[in-house]
Amino acid sequence: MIGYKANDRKGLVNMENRKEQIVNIAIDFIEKYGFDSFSYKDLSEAVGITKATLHHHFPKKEDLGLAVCEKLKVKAKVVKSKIDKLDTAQEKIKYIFDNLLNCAKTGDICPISSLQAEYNVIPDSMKEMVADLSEREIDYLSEILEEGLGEGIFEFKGNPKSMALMILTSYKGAIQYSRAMDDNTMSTVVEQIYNQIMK
Amino acid sequence: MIGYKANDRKGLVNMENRKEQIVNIAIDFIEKYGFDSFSYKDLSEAVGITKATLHHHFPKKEDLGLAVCEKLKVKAKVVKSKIDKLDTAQEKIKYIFDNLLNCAKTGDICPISSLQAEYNVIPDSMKEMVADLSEREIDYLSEILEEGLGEGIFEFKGNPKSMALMILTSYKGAIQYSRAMDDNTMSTVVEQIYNQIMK
DNA sequence: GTCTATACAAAGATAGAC
DNA sequence: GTCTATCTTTGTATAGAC
Repeated sequence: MIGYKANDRKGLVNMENRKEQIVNIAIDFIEKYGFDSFSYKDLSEAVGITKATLHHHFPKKEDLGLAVCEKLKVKAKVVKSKIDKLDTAQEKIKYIFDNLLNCAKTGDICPISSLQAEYNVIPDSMKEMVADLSEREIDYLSEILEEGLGEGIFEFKGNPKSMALMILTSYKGAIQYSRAMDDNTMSTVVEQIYNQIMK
Repeated sequence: MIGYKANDRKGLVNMENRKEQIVNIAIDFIEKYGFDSFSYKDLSEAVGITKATLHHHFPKKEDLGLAVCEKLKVKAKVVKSKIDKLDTAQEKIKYIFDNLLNCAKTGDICPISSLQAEYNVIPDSMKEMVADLSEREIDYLSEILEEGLGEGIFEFKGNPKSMALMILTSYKGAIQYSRAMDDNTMSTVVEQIYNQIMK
């Protein structure tokens, strides 16, 4: 049983519609507790509607899970398009790292990491989407690293794909570690990663 | 609901006693599904006893969880004492990395990572132990890195503690990623980490 | 779209017999 | 130490009214 009210959530100023609101709060729950560890009862209380109404919008929890994955995909695209507008790999990587550190402030873990951790207990339909999301993250970071090598601002051992993989796994792992460790764990790791790639 | 039989488990040749057997299979479940996602029913079927008997040994699931953490602590000490017997940091790091790659073959995630991911839903008593286990891992790897710097076989940017943090977070994150990605994800990351520290 | 009421299965836990 | 039986609470889900 989890206590959590809709009003706790920041950034829900422009409440689009109920379905979106439900998905957003579900993502919060996944980041905090994991997909398997929150119930429709928890969610209904957080949204401020009944369980029955939740089931009206998302008949099965799997339906909700899929909507969450779709939303994560959209969110990733939004971030990507913002970064694409930046001119240099230098600016791009700065944007990404600032963003990473910012995400970690809440003590919540990345929703994709959370779903990876529960990979063996989520429905197959969700597994596919989690796999897709995971792959896209790596590929995109890899591109930026390659760009930065071309610009001559990065320098590191190994190829961009391997480095992208190491960076993301480290970052995601760090968020989890920092839950059980002191607050500066995240910044230490992000700085250390930064050290590894900068000329 | 999870289907899993006791005989599936390798390495349970010397079944010490029932309590130990239960804890061992519980660790398997945590690695595969997470603490919250397996039930006493699942566990009882895997062990081959009834739920009531499980409750006899571990009245509450929290009791079982604590026993699991204790066991993980013992296991960590056993590995540590093996590594301590090795002469050089070179041998030690090789042992660790071989071990890391080996662990990852099963597709199960590190039990500590699993418990970190569920940090907000496990009992407080378990949180303390998970925090302790997390810290010890980092400190120990940090010592070895420092030793290797002294021997002149390692070379990297940043201090040993930061590097230890980056390595472990990356490794743990990689195990989770590799669930959703192809099989060579793990070896790519481990090799990349290795590249970062070797002279 | 939202509610009340209800069904049904699963999960955690206990009592008491052997 | 193990069992059967039972209890309670929770989780998922549906039916039907407004």
